[in-house]
Amino acid sequence: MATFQTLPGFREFYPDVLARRNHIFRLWRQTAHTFGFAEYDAPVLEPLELYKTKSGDEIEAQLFSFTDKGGREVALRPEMTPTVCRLVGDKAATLKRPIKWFSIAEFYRYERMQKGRGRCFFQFNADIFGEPGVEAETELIALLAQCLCSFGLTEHDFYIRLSDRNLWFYYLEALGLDEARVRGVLTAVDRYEKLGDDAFKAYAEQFGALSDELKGKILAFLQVKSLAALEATVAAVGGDKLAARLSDWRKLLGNLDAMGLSRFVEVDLGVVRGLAYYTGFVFEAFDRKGELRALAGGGRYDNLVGKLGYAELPAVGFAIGDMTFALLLEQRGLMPTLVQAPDVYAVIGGEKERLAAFADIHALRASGFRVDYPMKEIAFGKQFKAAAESGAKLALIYGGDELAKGVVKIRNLADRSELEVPKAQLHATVRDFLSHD
RNA sequence: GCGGCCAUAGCUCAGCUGGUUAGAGCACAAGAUUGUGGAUCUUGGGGUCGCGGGUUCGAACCCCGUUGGCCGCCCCA
Repeated sequence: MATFQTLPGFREFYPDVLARRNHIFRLWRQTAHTFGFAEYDAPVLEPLELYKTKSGDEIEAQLFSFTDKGGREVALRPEMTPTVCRLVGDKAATLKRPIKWFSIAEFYRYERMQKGRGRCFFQFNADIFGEPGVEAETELIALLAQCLCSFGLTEHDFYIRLSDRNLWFYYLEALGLDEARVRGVLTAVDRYEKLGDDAFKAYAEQFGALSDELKGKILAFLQVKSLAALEATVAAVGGDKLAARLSDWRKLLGNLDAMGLSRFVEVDLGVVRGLAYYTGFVFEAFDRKGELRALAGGGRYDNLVGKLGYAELPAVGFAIGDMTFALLLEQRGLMPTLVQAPDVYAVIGGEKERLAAFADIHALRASGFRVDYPMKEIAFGKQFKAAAESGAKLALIYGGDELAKGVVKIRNLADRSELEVPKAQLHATVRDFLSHD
């Protein structure tokens, strides 16, 4: 057999697998609509420069990029954020605020395969543009939680870690660090969970070792796990900026509490989300057991629209990836078994009966019922077996006897009861049965 | 980019220290069965043993390479 392999990291969706994907997308989409978000889509292929401008030249190593026949440097999209910034930036002057948008789209990254990570994947992306206050974060964190809860996940299955890059900035500034050193420390903070003390090695090489006192203050901040602890730590340092920022925290946590979402949200300054375009609150969702990679991540990026050449526009957004999410649902037994079953299955005697059946089959389909029948002439016994296996609720029997009498025999496949109805009443009878079921 | 493990039918696997024509279960299809069910029985289609090379009288098995997969590191927008 000649074989063409699927490219590494790419996925093929056979019907049963696609059914699961569709189920996830359907609930995400439905949830976003209940929050008043509007759906958009955009090109899969973009100018390479779009991603270099946002993330730097090194990003190219992780992209599916090439030169097209017109000599353009292009890349398959690895994320939605720059694209949606362009969409919004182009029309910012005419869009009603706040701009609440979402998309469900496929992305491509040239990376090594791992559990929960492939070279192609889908993300649900939601963003709010034009709202500088914590109302935007409130709305997005609530949407994120609901996107997971819609599937039956609870606070025992996942949680959202909330942090703040501004707060880190103000805190480290107050401790006397300049901007370059602050970035160095944030990189270390990001890695601290994995590497422990080694996370500070890179910083020490660049700027010299931190004093014990300074490091102690950084570690204390990193380990803050509640608003109370945060207030206490900040009070020890003082400063107007920090105090003002704390009131944002109180407001955001108060909003989330009022929505009943406190049980999902944990203050955790250990999250700073690696690369640099985030400018304020950042958050990540994880499974409670800690067995999987992040389910979702997001934060505020007030400078990005401006950086891409448009008028400055505040923004907050997050994304949920489909792979880790599907793993979690399967682990928790929350992935339903989805079968595409017909409503009715026709059992057909011979050629004459088949022609009689076709009229009914097509009419029922035209009214929206799902109808299937065997394409070949096969024994009745086999047809009943096929009818049962198809998952249909009803079998319609077209045999010589029924044809002669001008009736159709309807068999309830669940309780095996049968009744004969005149052909004229078939549609109404099927409709009644299926609507009561 | 780096490391560990793995690769036999559509799926799960067996295949003895290297020895005739590579097996089983499940799944699929046909028949028993020209009017009533997920059963049973019979039969069948399916494999260049991931690919290439080497060792050997002889390789699914041993050696080298390669491709792909799983897991981890780096990265994670």
